[in-house]
Amino acid sequence: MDYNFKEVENKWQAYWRRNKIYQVSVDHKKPKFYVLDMFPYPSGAGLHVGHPLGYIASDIYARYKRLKGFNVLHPMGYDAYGLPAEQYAIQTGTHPAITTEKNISRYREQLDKIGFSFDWDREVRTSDPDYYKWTQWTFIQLFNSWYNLKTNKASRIALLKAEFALFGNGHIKAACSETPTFTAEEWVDMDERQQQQILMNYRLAYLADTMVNWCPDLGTVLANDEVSEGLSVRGGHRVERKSMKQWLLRITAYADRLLDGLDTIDWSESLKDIQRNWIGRSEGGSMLFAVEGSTETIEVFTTRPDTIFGATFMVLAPEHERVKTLTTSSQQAEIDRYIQRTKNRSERERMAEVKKVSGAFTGSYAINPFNGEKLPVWIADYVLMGYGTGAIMAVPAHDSRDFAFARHFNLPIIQVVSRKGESPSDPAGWEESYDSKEGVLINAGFITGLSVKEAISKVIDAATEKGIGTKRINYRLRDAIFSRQRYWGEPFPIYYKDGMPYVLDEKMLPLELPKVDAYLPTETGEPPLARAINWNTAEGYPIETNTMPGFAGSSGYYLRYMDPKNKAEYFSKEANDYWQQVDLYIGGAEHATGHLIYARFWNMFLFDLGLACKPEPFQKLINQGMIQGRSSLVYRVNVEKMAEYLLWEELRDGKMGVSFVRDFRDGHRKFDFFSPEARLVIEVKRQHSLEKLAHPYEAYCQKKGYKLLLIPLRDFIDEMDGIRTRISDAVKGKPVKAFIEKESLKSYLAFVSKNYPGREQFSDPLHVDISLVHNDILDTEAFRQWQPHLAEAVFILENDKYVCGWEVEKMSKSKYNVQNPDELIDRYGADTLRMYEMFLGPLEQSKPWDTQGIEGVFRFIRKFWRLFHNENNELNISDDKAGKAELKVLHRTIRKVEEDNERFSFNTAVSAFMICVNELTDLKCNKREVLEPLTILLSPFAPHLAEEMWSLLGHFQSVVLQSFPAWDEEMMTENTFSYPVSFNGKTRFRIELPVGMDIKAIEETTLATEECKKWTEGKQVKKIIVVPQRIINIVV
RNA sequence: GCCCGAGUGGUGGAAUUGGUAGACACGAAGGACUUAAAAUCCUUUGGCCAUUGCGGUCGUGCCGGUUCGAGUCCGGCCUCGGGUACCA
Repeated sequence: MDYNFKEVENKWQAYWRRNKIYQVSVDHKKPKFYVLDMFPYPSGAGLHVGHPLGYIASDIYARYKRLKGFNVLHPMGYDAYGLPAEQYAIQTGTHPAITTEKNISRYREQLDKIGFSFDWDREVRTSDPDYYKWTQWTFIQLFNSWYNLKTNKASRIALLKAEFALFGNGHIKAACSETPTFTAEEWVDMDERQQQQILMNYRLAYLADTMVNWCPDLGTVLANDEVSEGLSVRGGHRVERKSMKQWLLRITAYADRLLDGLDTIDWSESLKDIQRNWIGRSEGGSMLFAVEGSTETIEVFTTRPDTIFGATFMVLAPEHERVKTLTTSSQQAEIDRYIQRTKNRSERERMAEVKKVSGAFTGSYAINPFNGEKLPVWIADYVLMGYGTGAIMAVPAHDSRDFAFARHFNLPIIQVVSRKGESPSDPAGWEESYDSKEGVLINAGFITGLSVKEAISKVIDAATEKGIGTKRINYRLRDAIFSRQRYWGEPFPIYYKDGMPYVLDEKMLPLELPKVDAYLPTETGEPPLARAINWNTAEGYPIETNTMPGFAGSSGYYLRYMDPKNKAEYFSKEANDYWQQVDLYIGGAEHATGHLIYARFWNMFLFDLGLACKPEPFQKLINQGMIQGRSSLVYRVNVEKMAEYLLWEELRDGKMGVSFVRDFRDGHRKFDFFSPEARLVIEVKRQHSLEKLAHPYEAYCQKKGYKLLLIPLRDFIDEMDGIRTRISDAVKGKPVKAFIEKESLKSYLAFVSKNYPGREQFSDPLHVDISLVHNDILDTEAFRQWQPHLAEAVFILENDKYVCGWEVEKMSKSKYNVQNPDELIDRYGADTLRMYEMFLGPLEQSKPWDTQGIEGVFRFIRKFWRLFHNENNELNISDDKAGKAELKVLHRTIRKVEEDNERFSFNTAVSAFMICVNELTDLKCNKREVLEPLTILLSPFAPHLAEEMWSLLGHFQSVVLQSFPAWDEEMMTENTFSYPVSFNGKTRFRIELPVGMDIKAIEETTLATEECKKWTEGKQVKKIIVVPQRIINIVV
């Protein structure tokens, strides 16, 4: 054994822990750098190789920054609340805290083995009262705040109350729910309860009746980002729309700032796009339509006011409150039927029927304010109550949904926009609506001839003047539902007095999660906390029984890491001023519309309060790609099919010298194969069937004068050559026994190697555990022992090997393709795992996990070790001065690795190390002058090996505490450059020229060479392009 | 449907600003060392043609363009992956 990674890795992990090497504290002498991984949820399954990918990258970067002289904050903790532990509690009665604790220790054990540089003294857990105290505290601040649109930031509710008492709410501009205007007198006259109800409309954390995503199977509501395609993201349970009283966070108040903030942060464009789409800002106008024969009006939101002359009908959402009053008696039955139908559909059904056009006519007509046209008012569920005003003016000519609706119900279509140079056409002949983003208005009254852009503002201006419309901005983003009907989450610091919610005094925090006798809802359908005994304040007021959602605790955890032990504050001003914000955040893109929006909102709110010093929490963010599984496949043989296939391959096209037919009928008998020339019958069956058939068949064939061969199926597996010999002998007329008594094969469970001819014809793929397969070769013995029914399996090999097929798919237990890092660490060590995960490819790209290449990294690690040792594995380091070639290798590597680290290109950095060690090995370099800086350089990637080598080099201080070596341009400069010479862009030969040579001289020297003459022969040189130290291109 | 991202050898990938396509690694084939195995080392390895050597030719999903020169830029298309979905 040359390099004993097990011993070395254990030794240094213990050393780091004992000496708290990774502990950091505020140090104003050094610049700070904050590297953070996304908060993991410790699931029962533990880590698979996909999880640590991001952790390894951030760890390398954190270690690199440390060597570069930064004071690096690199903490880790756990998002410990979560559904799986609670579901387990419901099933087994085990308290989720116990399950969570167990999972965390398993996680920690796995993390420790990989050699991360986390400062574990800063660990936080969302379920720890010392931590969730501050989650609850922040909720109180949200409750006590409102959003002032004049200052564009959050402000205290107390100030708002003072304003109300002095001036009423008329002049207040707030992000709030719909609230009637009142005067100061009216405010003062209101009783406590009425005042509280008004204030609720303003609070950033507020209680309201809302349509929620109710998941009956999980017994709780879910946020929009926890639902995908009408199913819960976790577990895939069905979700219904239901109206319930819920806590909400007024995140919509921050929509614009969340959008604008994206321009100030260094995230991938695709991630920013996802957030932009999710926030979904659209500018347009709102417009009031009068209703014929009524004083009522309908307000619509539109992004295209310019198309108002093309509006031919209106559509309201079925839940729209005006539907009742607008429906005429003759239409009542139809409207009722439609509303009933849409109500009973689940979210998923509704989505599945998107393509189906449906709706009902109310009987009323609205009036187009610009041309007085009557517009029939319909209801349809393609208009959503939750967006805009829940009503639209339908412009079928220029909107695909309106178009489909108009076609279905035979409503008129009028074109009002035409692209430049195109003449309008008859909409009756259209197959789809006309795209009108660019163009000129036609048939459009006072805006005819204007461009779309001009017309939009002209119509808004005209509507404003008439007092029937305004410019308006709408967002797709909804307020975040913050209640969960669950046990395992933060309790709300809320109690109820006269049915109105009040916050607990901050001194009462943390409000600890109570004990309950079961983790299920009560019989009356209340959340599990309703089971808690004495869940009241000291005064006897009942405490809120909902708990907070998963994103509550993870929205501000990165701030707590700055000052995790603080008893008096969320975090101290000093700590926040120093650490400021996360400089590098690494995690998966799946959090784009959840955690990453909520955390930004949370942080902006704390910024408004003056607590966080930066508005954005995560300055730079990298999404590591997903690691997909690489499944291995074996091919189970259908033996009958295989035998017929293989035999036919032998017999067809006269290969045996005579022709055969398949499925030959002779009277009422049928034989598998028959050769009329050789008068030979061949029958293929299982051994025991042949035993029964042997006598009657032999008798029959004797009578007919046929020769007979009965071939058992097992021969196709182990006696293929024997079959060939028997048939060819029979064809040649040699005497061959029709039937040979044999022991029957017990199992017909056969597996055929991937490249066996005809395999596709007679086998089916089957997943096999990847631990039984190495480099696509199946360990057949291990396979037999894998599952009891495989014990008798037989294999059809190629080149004495069983080659498996493979497929890239999601890593999952059922596909037997989950790679657990512990196994790899056991076999190759943590340093190899770390480097291999990086070597796999660019950090942000998704890639399949495949252990095939890991040997290469393992070899590199041992090769690095051998640089320091002689053939007898004795330490052998020279103090001689390094030669020019050696220094060149070193300095080139330093530069490359530094550049690659800076741009997070760790895969190419690993390559650079390999090239370096290959070259130094060739140079037989064992000079301290080279190996010392190289060891530091390598330490972020392979910290254990580096630490060991560093101590073998005679140092007593950890390599972690050293400085990153500097590279020297001069060490790398060459005097000559080998130019590729190309003709019309095709490289033909190379020429070695001095670096400083001027272009003229280069041209002349090149043209004078023999090789050049060969290529220019008979042609005229038109032009020569010389790019110094790059290429020479000759145009002929 | 819409919005992103990606297509390079048998495989993972490299080519950072338009300048030698295939670095590095795996796998495969052949060889050395060894009683043998492991480990290690050496040679070959994009396709086709030629092969005694020199070499020739095509080639970065497809079609076209810009350029002395395109994996890289532009236009059109195809395939795969991610996000989102009656958002007016």
